[in-house]
Amino acid sequence: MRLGVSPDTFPPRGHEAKRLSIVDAAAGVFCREGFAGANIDLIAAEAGVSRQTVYNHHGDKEKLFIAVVRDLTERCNAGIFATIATFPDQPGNLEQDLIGFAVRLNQNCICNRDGKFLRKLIQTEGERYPELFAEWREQGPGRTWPALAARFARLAYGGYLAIEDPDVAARQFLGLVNAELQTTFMLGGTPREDEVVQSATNGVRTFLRAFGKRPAPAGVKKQATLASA
Amino acid sequence: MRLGVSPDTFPPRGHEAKRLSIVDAAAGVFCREGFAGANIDLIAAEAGVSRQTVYNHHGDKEKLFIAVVRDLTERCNAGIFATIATFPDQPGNLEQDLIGFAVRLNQNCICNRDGKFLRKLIQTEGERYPELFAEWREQGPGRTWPALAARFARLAYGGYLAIEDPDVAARQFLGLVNAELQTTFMLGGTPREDEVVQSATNGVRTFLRAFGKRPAPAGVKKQATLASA
DNA sequence: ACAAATTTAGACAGCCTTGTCCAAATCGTC
DNA sequence: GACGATTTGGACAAGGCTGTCTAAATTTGT
Repeated sequence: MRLGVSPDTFPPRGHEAKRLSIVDAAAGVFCREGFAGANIDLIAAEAGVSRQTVYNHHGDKEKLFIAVVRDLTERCNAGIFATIATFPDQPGNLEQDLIGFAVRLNQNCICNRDGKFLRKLIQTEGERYPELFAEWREQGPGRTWPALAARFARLAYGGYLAIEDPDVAARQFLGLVNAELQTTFMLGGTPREDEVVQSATNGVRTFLRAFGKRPAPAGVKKQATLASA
Repeated sequence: MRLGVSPDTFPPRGHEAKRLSIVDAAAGVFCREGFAGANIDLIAAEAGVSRQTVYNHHGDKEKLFIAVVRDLTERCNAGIFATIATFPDQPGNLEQDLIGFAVRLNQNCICNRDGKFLRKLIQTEGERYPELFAEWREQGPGRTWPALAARFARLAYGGYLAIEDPDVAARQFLGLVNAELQTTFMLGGTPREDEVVQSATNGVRTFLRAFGKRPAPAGVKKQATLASA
């Protein structure tokens, strides 16, 4: 094991800074080692903090774990909603716009540090903390998926897509644009950017083969940009 | 011969039977508790065997873990290949046949005990044993995905599908038919049969909207059933 | 039924981990 | 510079786990 704490050696200044540093370090260690294998001494070392400080801030290991999951869920959700806000409601080039959106979603929410950690914690410890992860499920997929579905519904209403069930379309969209990244995700790896772009491109093309309409939507006049929210 | 293995309380008879029983019990415990949290005493108890016998058979915890992964990989692969052998090469009703195939694949290989366990072990411990899981990757996805792609290529060659890249199509097929099961898989759950059927049905419909051709393939005469393997 | 191989239960050492306690050092703020 | 709050590091008890060892019991093959 590397006890030579290279990256986080500078003692964080301030009370709140220490708290954050602890939660951050704990996220990494819990992910690498699992809850049972995680070592409070190691977390303290990686946080640049003494063990006692960890206990001062979080009480015990389980409370620390819960704080980590809450934190990650919150940050990931924020990222996902921010990215959904960039969904192409009035696309210029629908294919390019959807590909760009899919790539942003992957890079900013799924492949980044928080996304990777949260995913792994859910996979590894989800069964042990039913209520905690039920909460994640409600706050996470339970809110983001409908939000995404609403965007697809809007595209359909605007005549850009021919979909019957926006919820199904949203889930299939995600399934398609991630189709080529599954093995990498499984093993906890981070796909290279070109792999993300490749998978998104292939996924969006197939999505549009299934649900796309001709470029000029029939019977629906392009309205002036009134509502944008 | 009472093989009454209901909860796992009856001591298994015979040398090989014990070995299998140990690996089986270990799979369950490793999955529930993770490698670090897994307890040899508990594994022995669930296998209906004394702790010393576990050590006699497998040496130490890490060797036992490796044996578990090897075992699961082997059994899962066998199941996947057996299921791929039921792929509809000469479909009567393409949609129904593909849905049936997707459901079989899910029920026999992904949602069953072995599949669930192997998936979880890869997710949780994959990073800790790079060579072991590299082996899985070669033996698993590295062999099954091309096999599935070959079946899609055959359907395309037979005029049933319009796909350019069979490998991409195979991955997207899997992504689509599992699109609605992702959250359940994440949390380690087992989807109900009707959920599997639902997801497969929606997935196959979208797949065929993207890649399907008219029911009567043009320019390709239906040949007598010669090769079926 | 007998001999060899295997299994069992229990004890045991060695190690690691969590969580607590405390006195000294440090920090932040006035 | 001084004071209160926070942090530090080290010691510590209690408990858990792995892996080994033993002698007795059991199973297996013949």
